[in-house]
Amino acid sequence: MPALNPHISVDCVILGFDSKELKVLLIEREHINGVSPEGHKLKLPGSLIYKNEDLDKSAYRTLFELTGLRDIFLKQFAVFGNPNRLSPQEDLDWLRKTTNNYQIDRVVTIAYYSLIKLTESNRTPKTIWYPVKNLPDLIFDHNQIIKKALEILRNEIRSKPLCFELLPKKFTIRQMHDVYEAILDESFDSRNFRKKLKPLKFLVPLQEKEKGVNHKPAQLYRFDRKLYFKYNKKRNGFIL
Amino acid sequence: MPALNPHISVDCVILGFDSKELKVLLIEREHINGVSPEGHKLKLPGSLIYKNEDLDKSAYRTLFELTGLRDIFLKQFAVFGNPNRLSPQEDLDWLRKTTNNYQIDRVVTIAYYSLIKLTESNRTPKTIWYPVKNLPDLIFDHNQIIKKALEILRNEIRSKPLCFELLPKKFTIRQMHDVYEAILDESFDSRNFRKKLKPLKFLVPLQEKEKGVNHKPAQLYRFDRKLYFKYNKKRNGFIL
DNA sequence: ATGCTTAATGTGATATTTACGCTAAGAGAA
DNA sequence: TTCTCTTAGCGTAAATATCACATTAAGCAT
Repeated sequence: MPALNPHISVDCVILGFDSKELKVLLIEREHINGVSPEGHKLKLPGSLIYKNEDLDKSAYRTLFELTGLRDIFLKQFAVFGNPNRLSPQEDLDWLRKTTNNYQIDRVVTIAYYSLIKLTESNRTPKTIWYPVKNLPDLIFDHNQIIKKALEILRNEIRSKPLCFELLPKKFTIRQMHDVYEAILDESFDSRNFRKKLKPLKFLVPLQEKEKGVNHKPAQLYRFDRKLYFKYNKKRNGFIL
Repeated sequence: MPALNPHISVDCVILGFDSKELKVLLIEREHINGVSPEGHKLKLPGSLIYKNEDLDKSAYRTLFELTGLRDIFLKQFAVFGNPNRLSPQEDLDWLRKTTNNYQIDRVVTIAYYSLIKLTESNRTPKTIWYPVKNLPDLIFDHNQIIKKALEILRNEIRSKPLCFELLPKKFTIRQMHDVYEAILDESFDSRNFRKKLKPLKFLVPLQEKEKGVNHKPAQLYRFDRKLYFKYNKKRNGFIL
């Protein structure tokens, strides 16, 4: 195993949508190196980077090692570098134990976020999915990191094609509608919502309809990433 | 002098507006510790942080030490952590010389930007103000850092009250107009521009007009930060 | 007074937003 | 079959915002 850089870490805020509400991926701090901690606190998946590791790579690696998740996009969104962020003392003690060859004084963490759809395959044994409303007290400044991630997500999703990360390949307008309402915590008139989507050429209707519902089946669409980039070069986005 | 953290640095992209065009603050790399370099490359003001220093504090300190500038807002906007960013070798050699007690392998830098009005008092002996169009080759990945800063600035200035950082306390609509045209590199119809500003209650007209111009003097306004936050809580911004 | 320059308001055509009403299509119950 | 329930999906009218352009106003210089 390569040497760790004792000053820099990555943390991942993985937000999952189970077609109802937004949840965040947490893990138990026990899970690092099997060292048993004093409490039962939860934390974001994250860890120190290796000495010569690219930051993005480190985030992907860490996420995979701690949760088994891979092939999801991760976006760097902020840095947390307050010299006192590794508090309370109890949390710092735990960190020192789990990395006992290194002298840990202060760690600057690069935070990443991602959005995924919550399916059975995401619910690996190590993962705990917690609704973002009413989170428990997490280790270090992880509550604050999640808060910031949500702020940024809510801004970005209005003008960037993030919602398609949360939807199946084939989706209905209704599903898009639900995604926006859940994330922005705001309600939209479904008729006007549809009207806004009408002109978006990158929403391609399929020759296929919803099945197995006890009401009028909805048209299925797919997101065409190429068309998106073609039509959205300038102002870089649509606005909801 | 406190010990440096050899893994983490801050860099500041200070953008200055001289009522005509946008310039960026550069310094000569000679200026650190008086070590003379092989070339004459320019760089952004920035340096390694101290072991136990807050990141934001470090950015303010560095900027002051290298340029004499203080009391300007600085905003963290990105992190650059590619393991190869300290290239070419010549640049890395220079860095090692200027910090000769430390083993420098790879440095993650936290980048900050700011916007100020370019006045005589900003033009200290150490500062070089370079138009952002057509920059020379800078040290390390500093060209890339500036590019990213501009991208983010152009996005943010549309919906956040950044332009007031560039304007005097008392300003005219015309001056605001010029700021937006210079930064976004786009022209706006002055009549429609005014119309957009009309409903903004945080632009407070003063009992005072422009003086000493050989044409109709314009109304002076001030920016009321309190009113801004009061009326812009929700969607957090106006859109230009 | 005359002209020069920029300030500031106005107007009408066109597009977008908003708040609704209404019909359509399928499933399941009676 | 027909009725009912549920969500899909289209339409319409009023209010708002956008865009391209014209005109008048206020000061200085001559």
